[in-house]
Amino acid sequence: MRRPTLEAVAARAGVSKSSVSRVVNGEASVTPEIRNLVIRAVRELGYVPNGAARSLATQRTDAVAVIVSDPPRGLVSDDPMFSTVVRTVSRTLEAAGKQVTLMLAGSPESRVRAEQFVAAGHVAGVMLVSMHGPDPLPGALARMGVPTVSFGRSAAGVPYVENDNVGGAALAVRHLLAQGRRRVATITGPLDMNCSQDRLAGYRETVSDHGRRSIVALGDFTRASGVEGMRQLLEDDPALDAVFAANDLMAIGALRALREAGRRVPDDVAVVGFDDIEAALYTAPTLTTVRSPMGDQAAAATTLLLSLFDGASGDPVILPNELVIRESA
Amino acid sequence: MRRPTLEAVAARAGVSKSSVSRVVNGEASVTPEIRNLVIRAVRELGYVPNGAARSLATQRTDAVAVIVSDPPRGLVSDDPMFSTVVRTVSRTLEAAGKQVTLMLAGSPESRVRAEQFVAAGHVAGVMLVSMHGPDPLPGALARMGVPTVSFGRSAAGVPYVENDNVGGAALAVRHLLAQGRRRVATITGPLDMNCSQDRLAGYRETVSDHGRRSIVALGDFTRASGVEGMRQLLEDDPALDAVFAANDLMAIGALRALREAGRRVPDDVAVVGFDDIEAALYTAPTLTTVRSPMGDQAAAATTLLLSLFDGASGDPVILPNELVIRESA
DNA sequence: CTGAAAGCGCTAACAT
DNA sequence: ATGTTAGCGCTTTCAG
Repeated sequence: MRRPTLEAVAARAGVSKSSVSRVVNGEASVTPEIRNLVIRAVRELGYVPNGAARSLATQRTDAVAVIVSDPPRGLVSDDPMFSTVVRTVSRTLEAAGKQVTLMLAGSPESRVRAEQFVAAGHVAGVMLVSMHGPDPLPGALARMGVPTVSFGRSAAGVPYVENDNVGGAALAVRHLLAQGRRRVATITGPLDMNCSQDRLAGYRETVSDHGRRSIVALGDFTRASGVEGMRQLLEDDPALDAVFAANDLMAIGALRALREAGRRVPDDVAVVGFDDIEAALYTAPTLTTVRSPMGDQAAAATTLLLSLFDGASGDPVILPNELVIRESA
Repeated sequence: MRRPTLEAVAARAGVSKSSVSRVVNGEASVTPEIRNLVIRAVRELGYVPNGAARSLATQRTDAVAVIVSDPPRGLVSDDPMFSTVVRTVSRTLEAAGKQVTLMLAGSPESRVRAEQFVAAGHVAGVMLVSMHGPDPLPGALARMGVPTVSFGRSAAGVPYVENDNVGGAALAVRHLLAQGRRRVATITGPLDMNCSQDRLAGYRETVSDHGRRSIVALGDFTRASGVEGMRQLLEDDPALDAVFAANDLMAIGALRALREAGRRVPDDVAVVGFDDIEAALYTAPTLTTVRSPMGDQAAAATTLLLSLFDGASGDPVILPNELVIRESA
């Protein structure tokens, strides 16, 4: 009841194990005659090489870990980021012949687990989708010497891919200011993430350059926190006339809070988001937002990781953003 | 520069490999003395067992494949289903000490790849997130005898978990009818999915039971198809006063189309969705929907898979739905 | 170009 | 309770 081994194929084909191995691994130096014999035996037996044995013998593996080390925000966390990133990374990695091992490393225990797993030599590299500042994982991975790329800048010296968060925020705020808005507030992401800090920095710089003051509410990138943040802001400064949400999900929450507060958008209060997720196209009114193509970032990150396998240096990649104006709708 | 082996640990501790193996695997029959010796050596050397060698020796593996065999709908597919399901399944599986290997099997080639991978004995079981009818994967997996659970009913005799799609649709339609709506239309999911067919069946039965006729537009579960479908329906029957979208994403699209067509919701046209995704809470007006908790389904599916490992029979699980009314907002 | 043989690191009988 | 030994299935020198 066990699956056929290379040895069985060899016996069947009447050749040596080595020859079978050579054929299976596509080595050139094999007579067409033997090759055919082997191919037939493989087919007849339905032979599939045993990966464990192979990677034990070669000391190599074609597996790559995708470690998502953010704690799930809420139980039914349906963050489009996760979907887009994991999907794109997987697809790209698979196209390069790699197996994807997905690990959720939200809790300390699972982080240890992930670390052990990588330490065990199970994977050839790691794609880290972790953007919390105090995460110990990037450092640990760097120390182990495993090729690693971080999706979003992280503390340790791990190669990363991100978008121009500071510039993107500036884009958003300048747009608001150019419309004649005078009191531009912001709802931030969780401040232990670099991208949140950068977006906040871009906001602050820009408003202050224009002689305006910052009006800030803390959020955590969820829709619910967008609602909360917006309510807070309206309370703090009822006269505000614009808000820059550090991501679209919070912008969607802000829209709801504004609706509930009876403010018209964009007449009374203009709203700009960040990310350009698909959902931003379906709000009423549709959202002006900063496009930071997550799919492109994910693809770039994967490419970077693959280049690391070939001994590349792993220079960070920073993708530009653009403003997508949709207020007309 | 290579990682320490069990043999190195044995040497360091001055005991045999077997003893080290026993300690590492937590077997009871080891003197505390030896155990301590080993534990110290393990720590000093930073030993982590080599998984390939282990699974080669034991003929077992702790990996489980999560195969998502639906083609990504569109490039920036941000389906909340994917996120919720993959996340929940991973978390549950990891909690049970399993490694998750994620495979996207949208194309025929990748499907072959996935099949080979499973055939190679890399995984102890498969969680299939594939709900397209003509998918050959469930059958292939069943034939290979690998413990498999399907998220959503599938063709072959694979154990599955799903929700009561027919009943859920009936719930939605009865709600609409009870409100006095007379022309209740529907936008379906892709009809090569069982759940789409079931929801359509539930819709048809219910409207016909009430002496009304069906008004159907085909969709594919995307927001864009919701917009399209709604436009189509308005064209086909301008007098319709209600629509049941087979999922929330399409309901969101329908809302937009209605807005663009100048119809008021729910005054002119009532809309009911399906799934109760988080986004449904943020539309204007908020959506009445059929709650089919995907997280629960995913958890149940994983539990089912784990029970299969213990020799359980794998009876299908069908979760009930409930109507969530939110029209007041 | 092909085959024989020696491992890769670990587990599991089997002795002791 | 501990150690010895024989593989698990594959790759990879090394002879031939």
